[in-house]
Amino acid sequence: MTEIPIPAPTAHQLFEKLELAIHEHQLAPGTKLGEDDIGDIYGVSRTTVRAALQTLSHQRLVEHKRNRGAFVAQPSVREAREVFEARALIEPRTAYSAAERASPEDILKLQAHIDAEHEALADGNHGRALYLSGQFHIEIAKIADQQTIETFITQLMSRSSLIVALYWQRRAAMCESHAHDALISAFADHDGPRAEELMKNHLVDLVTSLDLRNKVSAPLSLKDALSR
Amino acid sequence: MTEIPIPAPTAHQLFEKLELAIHEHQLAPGTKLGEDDIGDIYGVSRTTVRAALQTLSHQRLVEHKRNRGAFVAQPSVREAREVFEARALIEPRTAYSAAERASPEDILKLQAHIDAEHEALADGNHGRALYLSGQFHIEIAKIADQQTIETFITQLMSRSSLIVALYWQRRAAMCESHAHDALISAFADHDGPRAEELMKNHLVDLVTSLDLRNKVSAPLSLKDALSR
DNA sequence: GTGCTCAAAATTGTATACAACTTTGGTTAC
DNA sequence: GTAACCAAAGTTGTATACAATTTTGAGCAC
Repeated sequence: MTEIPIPAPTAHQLFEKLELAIHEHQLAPGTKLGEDDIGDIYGVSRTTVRAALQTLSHQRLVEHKRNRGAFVAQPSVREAREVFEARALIEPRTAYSAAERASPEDILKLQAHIDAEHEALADGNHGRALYLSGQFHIEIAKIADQQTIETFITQLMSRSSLIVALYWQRRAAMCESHAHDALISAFADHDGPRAEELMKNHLVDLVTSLDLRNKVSAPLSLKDALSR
Repeated sequence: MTEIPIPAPTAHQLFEKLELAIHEHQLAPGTKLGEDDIGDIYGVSRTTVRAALQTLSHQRLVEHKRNRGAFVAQPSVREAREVFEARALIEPRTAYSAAERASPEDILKLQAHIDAEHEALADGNHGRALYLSGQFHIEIAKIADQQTIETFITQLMSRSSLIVALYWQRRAAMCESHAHDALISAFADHDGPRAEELMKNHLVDLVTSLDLRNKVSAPLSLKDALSR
């Protein structure tokens, strides 16, 4: 059997791999991300790993503990509340703008997102379904054509993904909701006020489905988590 | 004359130096930030410079042009509009919360900020006055006790600083306004609605004092800008 | 068994070296 | 005079090396 050399990922590609692994809950909050360990797994030097980890750290997906190393971030209960308060402040208005601007192509794109989400669910890939449902919110910001707001929402979705991993007790609940379908309908009607209200309620539903008392995370070792 | 060796800055210290230099308009938008140049000036290696530039890049204070190098960011007119739209979405509500929560110590802190701002103005240090007036907005987010929102506002202030450098035709105008004094008064009265309204108007005033038609920047060379 | 000491291991931060890729400017052919 | 081409310089991205700091753990005293 001939070994086909896998090209080493660039720093940015490594960042994207790790980001996705965190978003899809392959890497649980609290998992240690040793620079040497990651370098060995992906065949890159610590320089490359450090660049990727720094980017993840800026996005607050990983936390650096002084002289202990990098870990997948574990948002506190307080941070969890703040993230959803911020989303409640920003996203309804964004949905309003998106509803006013949405083109037929935009609607189709959103629908495709939902379809992919359902497909992942059918495959039992809950992590991916969760990731896609987050992307749905980012797509809305794109439709609103507000790049600055979009970067904020992207950051909030990243944090939300970690929060869900830590505090979500009943994972099935979210995906069963048809809040996203209702939003699409409002977009199709260009009904800004309705989209705003739907988004507001959707976020309230999300918060109330969290249990901010208990953490339910179970950090795995790095290589166990990445070898699937 | 004995040379006293200046300790080389750490990557994070270098980042802070450059961040401040940009915020205070020592480094104009468009200034090229060569890795070797900065390394020579501060006596550090490219590794350290790259780490600092990556952080600045993530904050969108610098832009990396492919194989051309790093430059102090030049927000486009579109970005300028978006930044102030985002501020209009976030800051009034934050001011409302801050007014409800402000303690007497908070008020004193804000007052001290304004005093320092006036002092800088009296010294003719417009760059520093502008920086301090930005910090005032961040202090409000701190009082509102919303760390997530605070990071967003911090990012928006960074961008605003660049926008002011590029599009502000009459620099004196802002600093003469007493909008910040009025806000403090509303905070002292714990008058949330008034604070929200004042902030809203303050932001409108800021936008209208911009001239989004012309860029008024004049990038200097790096070492000229930093040797003052 | 508990607590202290010290050495070994681990980890970070930074410097240096090097290869690949662009851009640039000058030279040459036409 | 113009266009193509090639070489040189500049720049980036990554690997490796090394010093400094901190954690860890084993051994020992009590």
